[in-house]
Amino acid sequence: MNDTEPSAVPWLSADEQRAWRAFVRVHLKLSARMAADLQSHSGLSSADFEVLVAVTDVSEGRVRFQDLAKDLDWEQSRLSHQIRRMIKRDLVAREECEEDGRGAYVAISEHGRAVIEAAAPRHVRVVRRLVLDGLTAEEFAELGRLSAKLSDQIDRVETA
Amino acid sequence: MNDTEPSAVPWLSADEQRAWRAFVRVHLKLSARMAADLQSHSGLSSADFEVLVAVTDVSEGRVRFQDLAKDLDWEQSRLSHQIRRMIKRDLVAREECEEDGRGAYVAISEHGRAVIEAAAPRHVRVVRRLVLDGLTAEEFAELGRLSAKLSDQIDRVETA
DNA sequence: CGAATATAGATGATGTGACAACTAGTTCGG
DNA sequence: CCGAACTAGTTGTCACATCATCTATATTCG
Repeated sequence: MNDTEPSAVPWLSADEQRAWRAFVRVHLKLSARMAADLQSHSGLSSADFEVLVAVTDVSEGRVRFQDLAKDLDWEQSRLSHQIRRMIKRDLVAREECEEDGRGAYVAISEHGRAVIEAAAPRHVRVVRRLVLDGLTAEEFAELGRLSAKLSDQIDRVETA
Repeated sequence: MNDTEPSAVPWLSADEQRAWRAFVRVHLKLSARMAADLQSHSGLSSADFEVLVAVTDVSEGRVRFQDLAKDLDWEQSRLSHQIRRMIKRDLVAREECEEDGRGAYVAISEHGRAVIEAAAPRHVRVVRRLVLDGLTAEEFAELGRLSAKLSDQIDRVETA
């Protein structure tokens, strides 16, 4: 496994590989756990939850598709499919846009607001138990800092 | 962000929230980027890639479904569907199991081996450019350490 | 042995996500 | 104002994930 040839691309060292795998794994585990908890206790998928949070985040209680897609960093078509499904469950409603005939708003429904308000406290509790309680405040801050740095790096680098 | 209704939902402190969001976001970005790169340059999905890596990782070039599912931490049915699709594309083959009439092996195909060997170097390059190059060695090691610690925490905590 | 039970894996239904093609409304250059 | 280019959002298709259910073989135990 000691491939010290001067090839164009050095493989990862054992330590690097361990770190990389741990990094990948923790996200998979975490998102699986949180999604399962959310689903079983609130009947919401992670996607549902994200949408509801984003829509309730604005005071008007409704957002243009465009803006919502940008907030969530989702493709428009994904959002469109997602909203269609959420409308069927009366979590949000679609409202026509007066200023632009092409446009539309996604608006929180009464039921949707009730659901997200019921779900949020538990969600926070789960985040605390799974993540914050496992690290010191300094470690968690450092994790955030490294994540942000990495995020910038990813935005900066072209891979095409 | 506008906070017209602050009290209904106990959220995280502003710093905690920033860290948490950065942590979640970086995973989403990273997996999206890597999946897109893999797909466009090798014609493989992340799932395909994982399977091929796992199968070529063993010297025999074939693994029992059970063991593979365990390695990948996948549900059996997910693996079954995935392998069916991969067989259709001649990336792997199914081999009967002599010792256990119920069992089966997933075996790497010639074509599958060629594909994964062609894909791997670029994959490593992308990991380096997106992740390793953005952090110092110490930072990366710390990220790995924190990830592992978090992973343990997640395994330890019940959320049911 | 032979019935109950456990195990390996497959399958069908359903919901989700990415991508490309599409429709309809808007803007802009002439 | 008219048509070309642009923009907002929708839709179809296929890959993927989960769940419940199903088949066939193995094992266990009376």
